Amino acid sequence: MTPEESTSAPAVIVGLNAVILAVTDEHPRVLTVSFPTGSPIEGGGRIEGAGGSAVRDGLPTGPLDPAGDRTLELALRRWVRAYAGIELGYVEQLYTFGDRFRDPRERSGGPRVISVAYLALVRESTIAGHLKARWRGVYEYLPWEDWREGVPGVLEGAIAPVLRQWLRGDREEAEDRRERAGVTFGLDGAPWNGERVLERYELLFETGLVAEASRDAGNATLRRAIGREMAFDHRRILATALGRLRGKIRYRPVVFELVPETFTLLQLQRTVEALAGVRLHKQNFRRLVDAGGLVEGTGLIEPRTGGRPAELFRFRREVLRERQAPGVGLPGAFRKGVDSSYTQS
Amino acid sequence: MTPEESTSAPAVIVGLNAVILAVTDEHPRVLTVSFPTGSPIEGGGRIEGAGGSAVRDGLPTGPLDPAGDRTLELALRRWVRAYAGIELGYVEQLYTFGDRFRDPRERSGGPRVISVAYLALVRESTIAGHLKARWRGVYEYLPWEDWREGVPGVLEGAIAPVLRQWLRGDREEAEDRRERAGVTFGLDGAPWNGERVLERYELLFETGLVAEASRDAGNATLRRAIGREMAFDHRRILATALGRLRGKIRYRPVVFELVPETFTLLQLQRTVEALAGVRLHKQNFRRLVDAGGLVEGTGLIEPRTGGRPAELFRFRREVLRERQAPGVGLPGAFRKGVDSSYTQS
DNA sequence: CTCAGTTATACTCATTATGAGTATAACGGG
DNA sequence: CCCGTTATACTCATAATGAGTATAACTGAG
Repeated sequence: MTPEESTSAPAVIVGLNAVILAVTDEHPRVLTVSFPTGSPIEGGGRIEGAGGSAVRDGLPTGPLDPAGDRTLELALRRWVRAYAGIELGYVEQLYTFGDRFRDPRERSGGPRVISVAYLALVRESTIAGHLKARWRGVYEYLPWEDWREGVPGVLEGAIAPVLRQWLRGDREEAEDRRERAGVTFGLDGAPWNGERVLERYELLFETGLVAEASRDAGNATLRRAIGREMAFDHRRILATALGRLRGKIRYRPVVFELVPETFTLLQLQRTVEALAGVRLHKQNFRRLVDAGGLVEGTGLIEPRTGGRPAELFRFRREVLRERQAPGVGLPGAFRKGVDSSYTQS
Repeated sequence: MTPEESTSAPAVIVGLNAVILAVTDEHPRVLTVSFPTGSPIEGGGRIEGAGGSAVRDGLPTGPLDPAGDRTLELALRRWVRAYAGIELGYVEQLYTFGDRFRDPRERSGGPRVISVAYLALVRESTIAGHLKARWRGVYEYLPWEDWREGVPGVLEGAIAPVLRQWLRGDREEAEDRRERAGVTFGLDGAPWNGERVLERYELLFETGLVAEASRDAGNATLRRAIGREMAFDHRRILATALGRLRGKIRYRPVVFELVPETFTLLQLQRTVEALAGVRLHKQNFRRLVDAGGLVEGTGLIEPRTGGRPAELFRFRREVLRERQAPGVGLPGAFRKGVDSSYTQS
């Protein structure tokens, strides 16, 4: 009854998934590879990339060498270095995905596949197309998460109507569904919480609004395929990563993993906005990071701003010792939560 | 190079670990089982408990049934129900531990053991000794984490001196070490951050201040065994759990998983204090949860308080829809961090 | 019955953080 | 030299936090 006993265990395979993120041109990007969609063998996608005709995007996936790799994280760094030529900096374990049939070949007798997913952040400059791996916009996959230009069209147009119908669909669970829709999507005047990315994706999955839902036999029929599809459960993993990063940015100085050594404050702000998916108040952002001790001026000037030249700043490491939770404080730190009125029905 | 390919994989075993926490008598408790320490086969501890002579505490550990269990979490719930008779309520995945040799039998050819650890919270009332499982105080294992009665003696007495020596031990890394000691233990006037439980445990491990350090061949000699030892890397898992819970309590109403349906505000406060390891300001705590909409009065009175009778409150679910991050806000929410002057050398 | 000890609960006040502006500076391009 | 654009310095109202003061309502000792 313990792993220490069951030496003659059934087939389980442990894999590693990497969500490698960068921000370029004010867009968050994720490193993807292509997986052939040939059935019944669905997967196969190696990091070297596409094979046959129909392909599907997916996350780089690698093995654990049980005999060689000292730790899971080192295993990840090893094969990302070997196959994508990227030396990862910031790496953090995300979540372990182990649902049955997450690899469709399990249905036809394949082994159970457990995947330990990691989040890695790389700098703009590291972005160099390599082999068959390709950078893609995170919001291509999760378009309802980008509020920088206002309420995402797909939210009002496609998601909200279906959710409202779903609310009324079940008499008994009506209250639970109302609460869930409110909390995750801010329906009915509840606040939109940028961090609940995973919960939103899962609700869309359940209500048949993402293509992945139709691949799962038992699930409701597909109403609409919102956002770009991914192989396996990789979009779920991506959603987990974005949600985690949005949360972390508030209380840990992780943004600095994504910008160059020195940067203007607007560059930094745009990077945060890209991840958070919302626009920030410029003067307050400056006050937060400058007076808050997160950055320090270098005295150097970046002249090509399109307007008045800006000072270049750098991350101030000492803040780690000075403050408990140094982060950039997204809107909503006020307890009362903003009113997202897009759904006031 | 992907899990999808390596069907003929080497031996990897996936286990599940449960950190089951409750708070009784104002002390956080963890459910433990006994593992025999017989070498060279170190482990073996089943949930039914102790075997031979020398035993070591550990966390309940169970298997994943690759063919039967639909999800990892359901697998966990299943065997905790089956072997400990506890029906888990709140469950959350913690972290996946996969370092080589975390099961010492790997050194003698045993399979690589990957453990997915979960955090579960149960109510006071659920605590009923069952089989050989036993509740133990969390701070027996991590005594430096409890600041409710002031600075823990072991910090000033045993830890700080060794850390100061460690600081000076290496010329080249001096600055890194200073930063690390400051951030994790609040040395030299840096603030103490209650959430960095894991980082503290790992620093103690590296400096040879916990018994587990001496079990690892390559590590420094044991200077002192602070806190109660655990089997395998279970104390590291426990530290992960406490740190995660302390963080979560700030922005999610998880405390309510640990108290009865109705409770007095002091009961609630003591529960939070037990987890956070610090004392809170009573009037402000009341304001936070009451005016903050986290709780609502029931009108009922609890007469046996030892003083004036208190009103019984209940969790107010609606807060989930109203606020973005409903939590109890531990001290240090102020950005400037408190000054922990215990180490002003 | 009174008083000390204990817990509950209502308020006050200073400080800090946040959200939203106003005002001015400094560049490039017509 | 005027305009659009970005940078940067301040102001102001409101909310959240930290630390008290002041009462209220019980128990038990004497």
